[in-house]
Amino acid sequence: MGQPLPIAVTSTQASGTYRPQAEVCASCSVRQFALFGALDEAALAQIHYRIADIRLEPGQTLYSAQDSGSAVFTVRRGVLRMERSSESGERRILRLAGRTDLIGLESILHQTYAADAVACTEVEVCRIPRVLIDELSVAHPGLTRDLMKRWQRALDDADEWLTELARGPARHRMLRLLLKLSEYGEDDGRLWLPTRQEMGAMLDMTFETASRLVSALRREGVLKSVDGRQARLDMDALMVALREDGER
Amino acid sequence: MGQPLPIAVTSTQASGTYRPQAEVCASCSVRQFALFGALDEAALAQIHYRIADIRLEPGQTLYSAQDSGSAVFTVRRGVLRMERSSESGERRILRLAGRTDLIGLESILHQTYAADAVACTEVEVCRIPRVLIDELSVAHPGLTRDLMKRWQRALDDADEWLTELARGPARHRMLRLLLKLSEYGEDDGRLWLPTRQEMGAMLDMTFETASRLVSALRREGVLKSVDGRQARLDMDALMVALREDGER
DNA sequence: CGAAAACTTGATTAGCATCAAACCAGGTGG
DNA sequence: CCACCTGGTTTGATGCTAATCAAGTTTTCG
Repeated sequence: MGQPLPIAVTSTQASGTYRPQAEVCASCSVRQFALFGALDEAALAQIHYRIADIRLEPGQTLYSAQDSGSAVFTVRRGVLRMERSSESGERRILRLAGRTDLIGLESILHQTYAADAVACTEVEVCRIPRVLIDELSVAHPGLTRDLMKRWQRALDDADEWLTELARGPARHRMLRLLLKLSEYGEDDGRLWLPTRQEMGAMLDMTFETASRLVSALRREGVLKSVDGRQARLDMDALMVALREDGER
Repeated sequence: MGQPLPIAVTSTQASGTYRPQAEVCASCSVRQFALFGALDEAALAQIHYRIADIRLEPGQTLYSAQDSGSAVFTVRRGVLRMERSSESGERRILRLAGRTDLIGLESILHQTYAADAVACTEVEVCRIPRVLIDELSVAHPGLTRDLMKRWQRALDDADEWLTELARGPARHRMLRLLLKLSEYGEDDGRLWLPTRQEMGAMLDMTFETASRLVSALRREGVLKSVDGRQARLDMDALMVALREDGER
């Protein structure tokens, strides 16, 4: 498993639809949340041709840790996992990135990427070159503050992941994960479920334990109509379950 | 345990020595690593009177999560723990801050602090008001980039903590913690050891388990001359031990 | 000196990893 | 079309690891 398609990124330009990028940007569904939300139409018109949209299939790698990247990415659709290998070689998923998230910030500082970014679902992202950020930040001083807020948001996510998903009994971690996944769900209540392997890498447990827990929660009615990768979540039941195990 | 002294921060101005702040700044031992390393003497002369130095005893709180702080802090001496309560009320230590670290960055964005900052040892920090940062960043454009690097460093720390200290068997986590603590050790090889409670909150284990592991490592010679809160670390033995348990 | 806090150690139990087997879906090629 | 394979999933049996409960010891501090 992992990266069956080594040059996923460049291959994607081919798989995208060929609408003019101007139109894509103007109608972008995440623009008001995205980095350039603050820019006006005129400014946007100047830059859209330098922004590429990229499409990834599940399992494809957007970038790898240690790559000397020269772009940040706005996620327009789907979920990516940010993962990293420990010094002893075990993979660990650090956090997830979804719609409106901006990833690869470290490239702005001319640093190599700190983690792998791998698509968990079908994904669409916008590639924003570093040099474009550099140029824009001269004319639009508010941009640097926006960027700082992005960094802080990433840090908050990391802290939350550590406090909620990396401690306590396995069942409790799984319940917290489901709560987190509900943030990335479709509007119609359908929920993306990671593979059991991915769950294990997120929660530091074996995939067997993850599988057992998912099965148990399905029996309890917290998860409904599970078809492997997708499910429906009973929020009330979830909250009850979370309250019931009052911690170790 | 926790915060026996609720107004630790304000009480500290009294306990500081009363050297003129100009002198304190000019001779500051961490200046070349700190936020204002880039500023010249002249610029420094303009601002030092607005920087307070604060001294904390072990257990004192510098700031608490949700406080609407208006300052960042440079750590000049000692170690602080950044900690946070999970939604179910359990405390978890997210990371440590030591010499040259800059903490409380979120206050620059007019956000409340994201975690408690509590002194683990005797601590000396410089309090840098937010408004000072605002003013300086106009005259010194390089400052904002410095700040971004600080954010990225914090994020890297968080990711490393998650990959190295929050997964695998208890013994392995303890070994990794000792390795991390060696970064905060004195130059003479003496090492600060957290309380067993703190170790537990860092590594997500009970203090009994932490105690057993410390005892075992002392018997194995990885830790020497342990007197509760301080010890000496045999680096070679540590590296051997780390290599030996090749992960679960 | 006495009380409280931190630490250590032991006995028992619960929770999760490990090993192993079977099951299912989707794709491939005969 | 079906036999086959492969990768993900489920479930069971067993053993180890770390939590829990319980003393007992050392250190700290008033």
